[in-house]
Amino acid sequence: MATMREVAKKAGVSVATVSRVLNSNGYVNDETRKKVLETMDALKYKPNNVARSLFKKQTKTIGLIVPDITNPFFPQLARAVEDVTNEKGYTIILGNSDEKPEKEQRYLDILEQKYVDGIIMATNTLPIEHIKLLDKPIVVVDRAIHADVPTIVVQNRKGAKAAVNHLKGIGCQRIAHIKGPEHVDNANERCQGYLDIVGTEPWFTPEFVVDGNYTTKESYHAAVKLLRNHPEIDGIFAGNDLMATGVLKAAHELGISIPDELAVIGFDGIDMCETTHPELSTLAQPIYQIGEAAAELLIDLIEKKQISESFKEYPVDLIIRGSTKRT
Amino acid sequence: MATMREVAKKAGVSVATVSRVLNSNGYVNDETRKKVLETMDALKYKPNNVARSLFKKQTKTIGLIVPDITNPFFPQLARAVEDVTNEKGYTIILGNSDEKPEKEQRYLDILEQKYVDGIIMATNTLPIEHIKLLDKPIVVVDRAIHADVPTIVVQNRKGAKAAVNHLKGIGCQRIAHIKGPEHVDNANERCQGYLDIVGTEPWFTPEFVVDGNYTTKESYHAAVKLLRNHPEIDGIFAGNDLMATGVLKAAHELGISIPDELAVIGFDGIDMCETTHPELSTLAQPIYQIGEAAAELLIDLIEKKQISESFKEYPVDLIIRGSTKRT
DNA sequence: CTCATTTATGTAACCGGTTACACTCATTGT
DNA sequence: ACAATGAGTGTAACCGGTTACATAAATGAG
Repeated sequence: MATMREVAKKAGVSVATVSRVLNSNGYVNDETRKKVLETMDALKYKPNNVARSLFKKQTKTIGLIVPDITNPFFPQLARAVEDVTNEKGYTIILGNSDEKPEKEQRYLDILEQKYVDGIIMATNTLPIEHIKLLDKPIVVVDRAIHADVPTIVVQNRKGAKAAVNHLKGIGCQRIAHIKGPEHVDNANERCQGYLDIVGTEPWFTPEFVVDGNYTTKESYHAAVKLLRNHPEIDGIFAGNDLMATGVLKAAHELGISIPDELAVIGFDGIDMCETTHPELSTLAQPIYQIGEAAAELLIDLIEKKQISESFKEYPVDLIIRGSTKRT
Repeated sequence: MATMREVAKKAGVSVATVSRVLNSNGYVNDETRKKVLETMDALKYKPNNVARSLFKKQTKTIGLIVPDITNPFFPQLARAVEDVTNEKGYTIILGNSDEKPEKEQRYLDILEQKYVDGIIMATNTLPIEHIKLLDKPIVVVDRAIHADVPTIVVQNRKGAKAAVNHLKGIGCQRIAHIKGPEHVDNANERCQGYLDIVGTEPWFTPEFVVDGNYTTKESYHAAVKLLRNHPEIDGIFAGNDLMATGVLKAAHELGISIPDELAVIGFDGIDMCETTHPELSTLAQPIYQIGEAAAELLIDLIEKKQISESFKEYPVDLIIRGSTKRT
């Protein structure tokens, strides 16, 4: 690969001039500019971004850490982030944390050493101090962790309440909840919303709240057990859509008809909701918008623009489909 | 952020010694090492990877270009790539090409300038010359483009034949095909496999091959039209699973029962197959394995190890589920 | 006791850009 | 006619690491 000095030499100018042509700043005679550009072309010169980054202390790269890109919520988010940042000349480094603090910390360290300009985290198992320690702009998505850290989330509790109220509205008498992981705070918020509505009902028992770990498989097993032990359950609010599909599977296997014997509603609004049968009702998050907002906020932080608000909470949207549509 | 020179100064040694401690090479006295390490700790020193990359001409970063991470095939692939490369200390830069040559080229340029150590491309709309122009290791996945470029693919044609034969085997008399995009060669291969089996049947007509662009939505519309015009169709082989779910949707809407009136089989083996109703039969690719193989091959190329084979073709696995299980 | 190694450390060049500063002309205003 | 300003270009330091080479003390073999 040709370097700037080679171009300079061949064009008979100094490196400063080549740099000026490259960045179109400073004075350069039109003749000279033309000659330099031609030489660059002839040598197939491409600037070395590593060298540039070293001096400028900015890499035009941002880090995106998600729990697991395989979870259908995150590709959409990642896509939004990429679309927005790419437009402004940034590329993204992707990392999966598997919700493990060590992996998260490891990525944070790596990203810091790679001099990324900013970080978007859609996962957080780390104490705030660790986050604050790094002096790079950071935006947290999907899970609020601390007032000091810019955050984009949705109204989990409110959404959960809407979900459960919807189930009640269509006549469910015994509503259970499949809960996400204990250490994920949006899972707790959604559970709280559920409890807000039914926690004081005379029929309520803690047994109606079971763990599904945000995965289809664990939810499926949990749902099978739950529905066997409590055939009276006629409505289930799953903490996310993935778990809701697990419930659908369980019901199907147990010969429980949906939505008549059992109504099911999820949370997130991933595409998959429309491929199940019946289609899955859900509280849809504006996933793409969240990604966009996070990316825009991060870029503003990087470019030190005035930030209007560093905490944004989006509403979620109740979408009624076959799994809760009773005739 | 502290630099090496600061550490050196405070520890009363030269930068060379600090570097030697950092990389554990060369001779360093135990006392000195200890003092340097303590100083690093005290200053919270972290090496600047950009500076290191500039000198070493390697960034421990690889580029991964996919058509669209939102397509469920690719997160699994990306995950495999990340798992393998991460283990060896690499991080990945993710890019979506949307199958557009300009975007692909743009990413290739960016990655070159960012000095990535290698590239995995799961998309290709570019002429081989452009690929060959860049003197970085590259591995192409999912689509073969040229014998000279290391490639990991699956037996598309053979798999397609197996799919269609399976449909015939369960008694389908009129089998149609929803095809992927014209410019994607694995789509053409799968179509070819379909034609191999039924192209010469007396009932065959080119109208039985319709375009679904590898998306659920377009496949859905195409399938509705196809099934309306040709109610005699009793089997559909979709070029990928996403399109197969579109067919399921269409059949559902038209009141066609699956699998009895219409058997449907897809290709890829994405997770979603198990959440549809009935569950989707498919030709499963070993997606994760493919990602692993690509990543391992790329790393071998980067590290200039002896490559045993630079072209690998994996078999696909016929998985029979409800959508083709007739009683 | 001498010479060859091994151990230990420092100096300075280098990677490939960017930019502060200096310098030379050519214009322009007074 | 001369100072001030602007256009055009070059030199060299700098970003923060790595490493070739030089130097010197300690160790060991003969």
